[in-house]
Amino acid sequence: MSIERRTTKQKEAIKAVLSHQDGPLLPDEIQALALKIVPSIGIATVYRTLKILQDDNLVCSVEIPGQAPRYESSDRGHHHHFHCQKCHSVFDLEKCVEGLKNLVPSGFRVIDHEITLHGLCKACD
Amino acid sequence: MSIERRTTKQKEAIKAVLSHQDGPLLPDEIQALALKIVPSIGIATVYRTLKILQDDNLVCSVEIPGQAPRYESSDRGHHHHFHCQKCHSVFDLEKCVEGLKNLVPSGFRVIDHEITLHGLCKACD
DNA sequence: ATTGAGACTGAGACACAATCTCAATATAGC
DNA sequence: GCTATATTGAGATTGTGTCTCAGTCTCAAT
Ligand SMILES: [Mn+2]
Ligand SMILES: [Mn+2]
Ligand SMILES: [Zn+2]
Ligand SMILES: [Zn+2]
Repeated sequence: MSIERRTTKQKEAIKAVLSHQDGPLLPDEIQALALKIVPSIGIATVYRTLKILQDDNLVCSVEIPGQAPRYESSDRGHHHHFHCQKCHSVFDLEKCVEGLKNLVPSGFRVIDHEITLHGLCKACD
Repeated sequence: MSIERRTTKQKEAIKAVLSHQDGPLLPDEIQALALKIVPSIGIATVYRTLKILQDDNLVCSVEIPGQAPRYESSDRGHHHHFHCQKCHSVFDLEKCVEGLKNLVPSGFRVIDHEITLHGLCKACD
């Protein structure tokens, strides 16, 4: 069984920050925005809370190779990301693709997947 | 124009290690295997050389979220990976999927992509 | 074969993200 | 309010990767 969870101003602030955002954020960006809601929040608390929210499936991490992980609210549902190689913006993608299970040999069970597209965004192309 | 490149025992050892392997390796695994070929090779040289080989398109990095980047020879060609959530092995996948370009809005140019599947491998399921 | 410019090396210092420690604090059930 | 304990924040610590720099190695020119 999991440990007892308590409601804290810090955790609520982080959830509020992420729910108002439309792109994934870095931990220090989350800390900076949360500080506008709560008087103080340490970076260790940000990392701890993000891990808890991930365990509770309230937050997802978005990892672009070569860059630090970013975090976004999981109420956006399943989606993927486009990374601009020039301006390094990260965009949400709407759809998903079919046939991913066909990539795998028999005997392997696919539970999750992630897709990241790289290229040039509308502004940079 | 790019910088002049020289042939060194260390770089050749790393290339040899990666070409004989059938899965992506961590930097310290690469160092350990390279030490069987050359009398000494520092970890800084491993990182430096991997970066050079990536720039020269001889090596690709494989990044599983939450884990340190691994490296593999790019002579395996374009492919993707399956990550077992139990034993954390990483398997090469043969095929790719169609229709990735349809995921992006018009005006965006897709240059590259990566796909990682997560689940249970044949041995763990 | 010798030379020399400069690419390369390895050890250790350094930088950074992320985790751990622990005393102080806040929460929730009573 | 009181208590048990989950949570916090500052600082120490870890882990991964980069930087520095004096010494070495490579290779084209001689
Ligand atoms: Mn997103
Ligand atoms: Mn591979
Ligand atoms: Zn862009
Ligand atoms: Zn497995």
